[in-house]
Amino acid sequence: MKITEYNETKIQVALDCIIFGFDQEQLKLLLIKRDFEPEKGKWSLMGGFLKAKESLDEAAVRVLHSLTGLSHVYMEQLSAFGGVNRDPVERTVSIAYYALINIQEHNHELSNDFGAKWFDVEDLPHLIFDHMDMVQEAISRLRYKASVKPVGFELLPEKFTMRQLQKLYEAIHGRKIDKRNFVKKINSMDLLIKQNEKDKNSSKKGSFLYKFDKTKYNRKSENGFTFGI
Amino acid sequence: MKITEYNETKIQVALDCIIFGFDQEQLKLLLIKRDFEPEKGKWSLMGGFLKAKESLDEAAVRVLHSLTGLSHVYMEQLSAFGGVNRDPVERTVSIAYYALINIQEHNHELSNDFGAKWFDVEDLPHLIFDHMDMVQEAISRLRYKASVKPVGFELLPEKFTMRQLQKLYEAIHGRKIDKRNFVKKINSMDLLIKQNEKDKNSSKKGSFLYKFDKTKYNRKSENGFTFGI
DNA sequence: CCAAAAGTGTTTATGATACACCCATGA
DNA sequence: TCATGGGTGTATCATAAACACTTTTGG
Repeated sequence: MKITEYNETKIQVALDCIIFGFDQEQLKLLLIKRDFEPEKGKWSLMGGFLKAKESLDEAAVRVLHSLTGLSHVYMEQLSAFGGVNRDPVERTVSIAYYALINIQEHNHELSNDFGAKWFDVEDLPHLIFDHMDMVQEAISRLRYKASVKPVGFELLPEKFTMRQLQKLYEAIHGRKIDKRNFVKKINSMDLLIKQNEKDKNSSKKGSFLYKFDKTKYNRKSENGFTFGI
Repeated sequence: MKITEYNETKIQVALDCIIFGFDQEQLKLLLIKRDFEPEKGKWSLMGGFLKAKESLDEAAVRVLHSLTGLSHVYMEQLSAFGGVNRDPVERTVSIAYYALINIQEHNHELSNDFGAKWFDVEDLPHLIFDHMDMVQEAISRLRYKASVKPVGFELLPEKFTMRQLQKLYEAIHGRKIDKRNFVKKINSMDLLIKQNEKDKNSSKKGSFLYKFDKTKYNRKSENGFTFGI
């Protein structure tokens, strides 16, 4: 069979967002209690439908904003999910996106009008449709991405301690890391700016705060440097 | 804005296949001369539209088969492309897939009724729409995938020489590899079965043929082994 | 003064890279 | 016999991993 003309089958296209956060100990996902049928009252990813005049990326940003109030966050497409019966009501192809949120600095935007709640990724409730598959794929993508690009910083406050950074990577990869080796590795990349302040929340001694130097990272990237943790 | 009900905007969903082959020297892409408007007569990826009762994966297999005659080949989803004006005729979201073809063993299936032609990836013609973006993404995905999973073997005949395997990886990664180091690395994974035959096409001495041992790979994978080149 | 987390170097092991010669064969 | 590609090992270098003690300070 040859395709010789445009065909008339149109399908509903949805977007679903896997929203990651980090609470200084664990990787978290932001889920919402679905308030329409089917599966009303069940936990779900943030989702919505694609409109005729917006790109997928624009739609993902809109959906995220409309359901959480969040904007200006890191988002990236994961992939498309298109099983025939994934949505029992109507054939729907869903494009999954994942977002990385700095919980501390965005929590005020995140009004709880929406019934959204953070869950530990290790302890998720039952999710509707194929959302758990999306989550699995998102975690595996995040693991890869965070090890080759500095996206992890999106999950931290602007200023963070070495210990927070290490705990973040431990949470993402699901294993302990030796702190001396970790600090050595981070320092060898020379991408952090040490602040003259300490965070005293986690110890009496206090630990130095750092910022990620994005400008330096971009400059180094152009010269063949590749991030790696 | 809260989403409270299913919405009526439906959109045409397409599939496009980036088909990789390897001719013992270069990575190739199979392209087709588009025989319908718009852009009739221009080179294009293999594409088609999603039907109501097939999954994305099924549709990709069908599209590939209908345009090339190929079946039972390695295929994997890349991602969705959804710019508003990517198709000038009608709003279309396209899900890109890439396929890995063993040219030698599939060339007989690949009837040339379809006007398909192999192009060197380093020397592609102008492609319609955003197909070049899809190709770029596919190459970069293939580089990653081939370095962490044994998908490269999909591009080779069942029996192949070390030299062919090396040239394949050189083509995928776009750089020369030292043959002693390459052989050492391959042998250290212990995944190939040396045949008692030689391929005499490329030299008078002839070079030994090998098969990839998929069973052994699966067994080792279950025990924590990870492929890596 | 002591509990709790911060900070810091060295040694060892492993894997990556660089490098050159002999072999087999058909023409 | 010689031109062509096939096959092989060792030494060096770089990165990763293992590992333990001292410092600071608020309570």
